[in-house]
Amino acid sequence: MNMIKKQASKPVQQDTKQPVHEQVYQTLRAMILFGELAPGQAVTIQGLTDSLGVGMTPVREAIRRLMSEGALMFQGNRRISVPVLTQEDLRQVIFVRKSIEAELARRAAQKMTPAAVEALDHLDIALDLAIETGDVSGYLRSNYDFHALLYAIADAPILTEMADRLWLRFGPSLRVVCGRFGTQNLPDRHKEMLDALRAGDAEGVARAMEQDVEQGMEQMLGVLSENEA
Amino acid sequence: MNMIKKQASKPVQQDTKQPVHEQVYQTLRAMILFGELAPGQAVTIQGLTDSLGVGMTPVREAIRRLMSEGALMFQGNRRISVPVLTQEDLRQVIFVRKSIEAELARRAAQKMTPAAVEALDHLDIALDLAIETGDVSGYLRSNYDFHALLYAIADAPILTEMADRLWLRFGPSLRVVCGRFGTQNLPDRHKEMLDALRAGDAEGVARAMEQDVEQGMEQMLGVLSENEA
DNA sequence: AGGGGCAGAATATGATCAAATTTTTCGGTG
DNA sequence: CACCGAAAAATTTGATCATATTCTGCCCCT
Repeated sequence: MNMIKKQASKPVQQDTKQPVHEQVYQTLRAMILFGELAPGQAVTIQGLTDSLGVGMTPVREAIRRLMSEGALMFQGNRRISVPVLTQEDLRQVIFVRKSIEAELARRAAQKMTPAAVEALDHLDIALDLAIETGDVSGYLRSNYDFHALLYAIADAPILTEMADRLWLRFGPSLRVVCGRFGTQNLPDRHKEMLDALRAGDAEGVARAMEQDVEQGMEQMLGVLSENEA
Repeated sequence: MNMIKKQASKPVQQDTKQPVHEQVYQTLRAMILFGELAPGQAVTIQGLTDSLGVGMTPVREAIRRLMSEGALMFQGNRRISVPVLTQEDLRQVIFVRKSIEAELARRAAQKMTPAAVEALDHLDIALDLAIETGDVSGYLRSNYDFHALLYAIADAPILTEMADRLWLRFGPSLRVVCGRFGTQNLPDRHKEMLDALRAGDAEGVARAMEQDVEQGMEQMLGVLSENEA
């Protein structure tokens, strides 16, 4: 029964113009995406109001939103927790992710600029560094940032939102996988993607992305199958 | 002090076990899906608390949830409204919908039972009736029900949730299209689907679904192009 | 072991404050 | 004298919180 315990040391009070419920949402989202909340971990509204030092209304709104996105799950009796991804769940995620991310990559390729390639390259370098130093948290962040930038370039809000939502679903489990096996064994196809981008080969980018997704996700599947067995 | 009675024009039914915010969500969802709210129409939190006769917290939660699903949109400074789908938006919806619904149909085909085919058949008959009688609302409902039952049979929660979300996006515009051109011109591929289901031809079902989606969506695209031009 | 009470957490409401939009008013100008 | 526009007041709406109420699970007592 491990609940979040953080003293009021984290007053969300960052920026004036952003609503509190938005700040709470962003905070929780990052915690889920980058592994501060493990699969199966329970959260309580009151716990969050206490630890974040805000009223319960904003917390409720943020939690509803995250539940709607599949990042949190309502476990029957008023209990809310981070969902535990089953193999079957992950297979569904893989299917959609391959389809959507490939399309996003394709669109991004068509709108690519030299500056954007440069920026992606920088993110990929940061990612490689995180892998080498075994910085799991940095790896998760950089990897997400790489994809997120590609989404932004693709300029397809609906596709991007759906892709982002999928990250929230497998994020916590990805963290677990990295924690168990380190970052070394998670190769990516970013280099191929960048090459294809520079060559203006949209289909090549899409293919590289599909392989990138497939590779990473299948690896997760493997780990999940161990745990479920 | 407060002797002004609330005048609930549409009181939410006290269906015992369901939380109020859930009831509000379902109510609004249906209103959006089946065309009681038009694209571009604005909603206010206070207006809803008054008309539904509930407090504002549940309304807020329901609205956040719907905004997160793309069914409502935050229009800059304090206005929340049903989004107006652009052609570009719809193209993105089409892409994902073809992919996801085809997969759902494929999975449903593999889990199909005679009873389920029967149920689908009934829904399709109701749909045909709605088309013949020009019952737009009934058409929208039956069409959705047909797909929703297929989702349920497919037993793939994550895919189903994504598909459902897409309905919320194009639902209001679909209503507008039907309102302008009647139900006659909206043919579907449900008969082909049912035939393929009876034949146990999963790929055939998937193909029929993809065509069904494509056909309906392209028709919407055509109407949107008129309106945007 | 089973039932009843107790603690706590979640739901829902109303109140309060702030921001924004709308309305009203007033002054200047054609 | 009518009209336009700007500024200020008023109303509306949204955000947040504190509080009451209900439901759940747990613990203790018989």
